[in-house]
Amino acid sequence: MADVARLAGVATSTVSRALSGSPLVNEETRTRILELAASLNYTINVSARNLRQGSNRTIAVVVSDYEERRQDLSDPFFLSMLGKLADALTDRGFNMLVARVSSQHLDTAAHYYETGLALGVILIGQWRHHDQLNQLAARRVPLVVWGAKLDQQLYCTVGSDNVQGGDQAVSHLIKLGRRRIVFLGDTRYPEMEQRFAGYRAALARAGIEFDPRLQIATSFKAEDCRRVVNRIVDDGVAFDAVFVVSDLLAMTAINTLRERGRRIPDEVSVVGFDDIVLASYFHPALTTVKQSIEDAAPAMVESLLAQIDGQPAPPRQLPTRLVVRGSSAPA
Amino acid sequence: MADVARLAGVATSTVSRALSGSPLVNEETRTRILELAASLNYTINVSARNLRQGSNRTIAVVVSDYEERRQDLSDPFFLSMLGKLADALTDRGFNMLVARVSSQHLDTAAHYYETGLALGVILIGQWRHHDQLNQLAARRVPLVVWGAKLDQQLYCTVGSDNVQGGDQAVSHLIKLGRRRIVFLGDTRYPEMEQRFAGYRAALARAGIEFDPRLQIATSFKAEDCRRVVNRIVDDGVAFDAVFVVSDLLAMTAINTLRERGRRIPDEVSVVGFDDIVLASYFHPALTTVKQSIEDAAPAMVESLLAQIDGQPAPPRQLPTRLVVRGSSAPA
DNA sequence: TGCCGAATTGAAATCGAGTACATTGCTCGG
DNA sequence: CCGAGCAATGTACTCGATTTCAATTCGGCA
Repeated sequence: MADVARLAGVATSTVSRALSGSPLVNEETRTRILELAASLNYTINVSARNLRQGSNRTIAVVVSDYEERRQDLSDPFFLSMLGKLADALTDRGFNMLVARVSSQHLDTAAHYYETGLALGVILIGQWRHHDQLNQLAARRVPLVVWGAKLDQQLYCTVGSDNVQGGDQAVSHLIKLGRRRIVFLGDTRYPEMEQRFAGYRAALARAGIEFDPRLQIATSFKAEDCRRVVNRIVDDGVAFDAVFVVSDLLAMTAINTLRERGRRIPDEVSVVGFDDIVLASYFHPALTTVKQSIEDAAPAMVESLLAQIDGQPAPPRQLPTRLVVRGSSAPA
Repeated sequence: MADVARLAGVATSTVSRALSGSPLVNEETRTRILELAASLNYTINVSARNLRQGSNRTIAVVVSDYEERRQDLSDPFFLSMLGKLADALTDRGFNMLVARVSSQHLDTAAHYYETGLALGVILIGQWRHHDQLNQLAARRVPLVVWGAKLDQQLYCTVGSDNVQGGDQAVSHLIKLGRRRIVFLGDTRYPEMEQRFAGYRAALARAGIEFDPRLQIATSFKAEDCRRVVNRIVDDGVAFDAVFVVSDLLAMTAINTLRERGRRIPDEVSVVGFDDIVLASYFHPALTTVKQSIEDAAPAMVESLLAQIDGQPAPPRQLPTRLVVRGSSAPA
């Protein structure tokens, strides 16, 4: 900047003003400075500006592992979310910093804010970290979490209306004439628990009694899912539909059931959750409850920016939508 | 930092040294300062440190759109790459900045380096931007591009050995007794062209004459793929196998062929490229050429860090591996 | 006793921009 | 003709850390 100033025959303050579009500089000198800066290939130093202004234009997006061990960042739904967040942040002129944090040390996410690296944090992966997240919020870190709205929650969440989603899925299956509907998923996670609540609500409305043998727990690992699906088949429990809490698990469930000779969707109809890109590519194409990440990403960004501006940011629940494809059909 | 210094009864220079682990400070005062800093919840300001040190710990990962129009960041292969890069960079203590750039203005990627925001740039999406990428490299931006090694290339690429990959896929099909093998993909892109070269090489080695009617161009859009596959069926061109340049397109091709009554893999065997996560979930599970992003991400990071250190970074080609699954079988 | 060097610590300059305040030169009204 | 007022620019301080160089203390040894 000093070079530009010298060559333009002005002080650095004038260059600074010219580049930042201040109305204080003469139009003539401004254009002269801008041209000179362009020809010198000059760009301002972001660290210096951030230091002086005490703020910046970057948002940290943090993905948290869901169990003790370190996982790869490979979940298609989360990765799509990352993509949409990149778009939403870029549109608003923000940079996106991406990091993974281990579940034990969620508080390292605060780091990105407290060191001034980022203005705020968007956290993907609520899992069972409710208490840790509350602590983060208590440290006054601008924070938005993708996940379920819970009681006694100090942090802002944006998430799908999971109860509604579960209800939509199961109501759809009931309308198709299904009565023995398996719930497949781990209700220890708040989002899954809410989807289960929707499942129960839909059953209740239809006057179908809940059979606990149809509630099957599984982790997010394909092999676990395979195992429990095989077991329920082995046990001879009768069922004519499955509602699975994620598309990836739904695909594993379908593949496993098919190996055991069950025809999809005739004998067993399956509904997933998420609507990842590949749900429509699958054969049979997956009926699923769509979580609209197109809407979610901008919503999360808005809520975070509001917090950064000192405004309140209440939790938000976005509507889900049932997408009917080939994996569900009348009995 | 001034506060910590005052409360500890030392100068800021001592605090700075203590926090950065300099051997110049007394062990006693160091622990006192560290404890004080921890109790005050003090963290250093990254902008200030970056400014003073003239460097930082962040790398920009830039995804470029492949045509004129703005696309979503939704390609599963690229998204997985993003995830692996996040892991690789985090492991080395770097922050990852993610951005999308339009294909017309690839040079905005240089921005991240020139403003001091990042130490270097990893670019995903070589497409047909060869010239623009050369210009970027000419601006002395530390740069690694995921893609094909080309002639007259000033920038460093890391990519799969696409010729080998194409050869593996087609040799596999030939070994299964297939003779009329369709090549499905757009050879205007360097990577695809190299895969096509592998296809030709495998045919030649087996003494099978190349039939131009079996080379089918398609964009990356599912509807285009559907259209050309339908056309080749309509045209009555005989074929007993398809080699597709990406898994996503391969899935669309399989679905389309199935709709037209062709049985997979008996009548038509299909081999894809990439080995995205969902290839193994698909039905029939997709035989494909695996691009090892587990190896690729660290390789790209290494090459970039080498450049930043002023060392040469030659292009690298990583081996591919054929993964045989259900979509290919003997004739 | 006095000097040297090692171990610590402090003072002050520095990184590159932004900005409050001072300064300059002009215009214009009285 | 003079001073108020405005436009444009320059001077110098600031952001928060790092780092160079100087200063202090202390033990050891001649």
